[in-house]
Amino acid sequence: MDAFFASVELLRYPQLKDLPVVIGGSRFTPQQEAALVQRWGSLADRPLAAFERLGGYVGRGVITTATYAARQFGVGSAMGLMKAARLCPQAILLPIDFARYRAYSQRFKEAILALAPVMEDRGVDEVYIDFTHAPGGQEAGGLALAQRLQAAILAATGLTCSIGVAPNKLLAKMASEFNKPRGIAIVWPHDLEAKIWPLPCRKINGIGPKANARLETLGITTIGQLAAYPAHKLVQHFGKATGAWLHRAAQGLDDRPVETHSEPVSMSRETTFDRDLHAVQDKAELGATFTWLCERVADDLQHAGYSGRTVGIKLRFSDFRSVTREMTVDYLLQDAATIRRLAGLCLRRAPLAQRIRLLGVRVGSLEEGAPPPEAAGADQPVAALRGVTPDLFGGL
DNA sequence: TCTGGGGTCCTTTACCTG
DNA sequence: TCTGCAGGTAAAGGACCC
Repeated sequence: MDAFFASVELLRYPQLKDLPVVIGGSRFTPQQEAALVQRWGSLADRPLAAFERLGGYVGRGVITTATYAARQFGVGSAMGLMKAARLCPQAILLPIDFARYRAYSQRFKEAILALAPVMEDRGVDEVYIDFTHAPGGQEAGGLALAQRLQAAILAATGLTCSIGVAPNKLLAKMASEFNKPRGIAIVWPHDLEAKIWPLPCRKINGIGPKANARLETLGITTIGQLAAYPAHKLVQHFGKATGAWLHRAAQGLDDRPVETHSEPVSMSRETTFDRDLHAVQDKAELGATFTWLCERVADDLQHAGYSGRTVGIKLRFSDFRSVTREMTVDYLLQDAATIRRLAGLCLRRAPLAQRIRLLGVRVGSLEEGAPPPEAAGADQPVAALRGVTPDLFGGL
């Protein structure tokens, strides 16, 4: 036994557990928020009854999470709020409060690090931990340490979590689901046949709806069936890398180490408009948002201390199809003006006949640190193209 | 009737070069 | 000069996760 996986459910709001509550949608607009703060002092002080009912909701958000009382009506994560409003109009809609989740997340991780320092960050509410050298990590198959962790997390956050302990990350992640929301599950290598193979393939972290559908066409629905399927046929259907990975995953094999450190690869900002915008008729609004997104990405880069050499854009159209365009330059950048200029060039190569639902800006090929000073004026690849056509969305 | 935002990673395709 | 091929790389798309 040398790895284990812990998961904390996003803000459980213990006092809400019997009420149909969904959390999601976009944050309030600054104006709405200002009005509410004026009325209640702070959003956190607002009585529950004062929050919106989901019924009649008009907007484009999706549900981030829902209480079990709300799930009984068929609403759940990733569902559109409009649809949820029809299924459960009486549900209470709470806005997302990222600042608060981040604060809890930090306390959660600090509590773990104090007991088990080899930890991999997997987002706000999940981590992998290497039990090998942590005190108590080998006692009773890891049970001793798992119990200590749960107690420490509860003390630090008031939140419960479920923990899976297994020989590797793949199995530990599956084990963590066995006793939700607050249990501990230990999976031994010899448990593979009895506990893992009967599960649907979807339970493997990395098999999503598409891969699952393709497996089903091969008559494979459980992990056991996947394990029994000839490896060379999986390679035929899914390619060399994926085929081999599927085969190994079904045998419960995974040798990825717990990564305690990771460097960001890209930073991006994107936004979905309240209504689909037209490149010509809504040029002003698009241009302003485009520039704003570039400024946000530049801010993010500067605050995190990174610069990059690839700039890209993303468009999603009214029919939900999306396209991306990107370009790589031979110098590092992190300022809004350069990002805006390069993103504008990408935009020229994108089709703009259809109405636009979403606009995004991304900077990739990141390196730590600010660009060297002489790079500030480095715009050779851009200079050649500058002035060819007026920039789309204006505002250059 | 719909489908957020911020990421990572993999596969496919297009293009360049020898 | 044309064609085929192989390898490398950048761009585009898409699957997946939290």
